[in-house]
Amino acid sequence: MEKCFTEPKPTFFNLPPEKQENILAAAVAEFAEQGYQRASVNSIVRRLGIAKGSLYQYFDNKEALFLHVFDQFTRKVKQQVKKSVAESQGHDFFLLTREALLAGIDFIVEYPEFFQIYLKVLFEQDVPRREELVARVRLFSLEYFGPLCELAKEQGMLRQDLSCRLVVFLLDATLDRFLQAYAQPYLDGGLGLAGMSRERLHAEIDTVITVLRNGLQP
Amino acid sequence: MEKCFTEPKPTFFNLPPEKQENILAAAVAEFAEQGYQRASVNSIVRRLGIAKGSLYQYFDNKEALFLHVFDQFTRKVKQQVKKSVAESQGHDFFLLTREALLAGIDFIVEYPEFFQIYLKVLFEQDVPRREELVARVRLFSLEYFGPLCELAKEQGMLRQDLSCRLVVFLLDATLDRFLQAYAQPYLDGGLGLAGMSRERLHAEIDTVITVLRNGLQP
DNA sequence: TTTTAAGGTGACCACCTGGTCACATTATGG
DNA sequence: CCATAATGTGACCAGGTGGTCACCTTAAAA
Repeated sequence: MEKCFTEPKPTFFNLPPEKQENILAAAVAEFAEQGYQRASVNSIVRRLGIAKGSLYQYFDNKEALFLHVFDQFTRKVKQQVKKSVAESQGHDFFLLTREALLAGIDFIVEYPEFFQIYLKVLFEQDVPRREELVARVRLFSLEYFGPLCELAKEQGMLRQDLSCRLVVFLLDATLDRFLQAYAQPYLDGGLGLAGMSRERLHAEIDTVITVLRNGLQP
Repeated sequence: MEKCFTEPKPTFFNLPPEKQENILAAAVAEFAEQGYQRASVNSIVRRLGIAKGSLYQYFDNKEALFLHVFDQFTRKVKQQVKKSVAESQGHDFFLLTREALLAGIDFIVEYPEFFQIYLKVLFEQDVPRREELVARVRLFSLEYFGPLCELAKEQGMLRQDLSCRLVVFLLDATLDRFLQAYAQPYLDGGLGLAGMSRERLHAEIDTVITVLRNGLQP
């Protein structure tokens, strides 16, 4: 049985919480700006003003530090999903989709660096356990929309000739791109989502949802 | 006026065409696998079995080599777009969209490494002139769909309350994600586009186009 | 106060990077 | 056959990387 290097060393948890948070913040900032490969341990300790040896007393290596950061990210996602689900009881399928999109926007606003890290992981390679990490996040989407979609189909809210897999794919594609465009302005093809007022943004979202509704309903 | 380092040195074009192609191929492979930053000049010359000094006689630096590679990519894209436009005279808006999607699939099949490079450029930073390069490619999409969309709207094929920018955004999002899922299987959420037979793939495409049609038509 | 353990440090290591340059090799043309 | 120019070469450079470890400081226990 090999050692796994996934978790911080015990010394990390002995640190006063404020210091733990500082370290996490510095690592998050570095990984968000540089991605995994280009992120530099030297740069992280420089940000923190601590010695490199110290950091290696908290984490076995760069990979363990990164995995810890990503763990915190998925924790936040889980939280947000739970909150969103709780708040939107009783909505129909497309209103739920709308809520999911809004929740995504909120997440980006609140944790822009985590979202940057996620985007980098999506398209970088040689990120340790990339597929597992990506899957871990996407699962939220699949697990959320999958059953909802089955239900919606039974209730006749979706065209019967559309497979649920395709519906989920289309929803996921649209929502994901919307969020990516929001976070990376050069992806939005002149739509200007990033600089938009909250009201205009909501209006655009409503239009998108309407298009989806018309496209997917019987 | 600074020097620009964009083009290969004249020595490169003095090389026998076969050698030029070898060099290009090695560079393409390396950039496709590693992205810009992680791509290693050492690795490229190792692939080629030539001395590093030689490569630096053909190109001023890594950046110039990369820009040359990307130039070749945009040339191919331009070609493909032209071909696709020529072949699909007389189709309506949504059939043209279908053609564009098929053309994209063909491109990925024919030049998978170029597409990988493009995806990497999209999400890597500190790629030299990234925004310019991305814009250069996306312009094809905007210039292609923009006017088409205006026309379709005048002809009453699109809901009047949808702005052309939003329509282009939605088309672009769906098509782009479809292509990304095709090239990067872990993005397709279990749809399994990558391993699909050409017929099943076309069937999925037709379904997607139908959804778009229902969503966007009056 | 002394002993012992934990936490903190930064010089150092091997390795890799993009880029250079004095030199060797080859081709050209007089 | 020689002179000249063009092409090819790889040891070398400065600078960066992730990671180590003998040493120092601090704090708690005895």
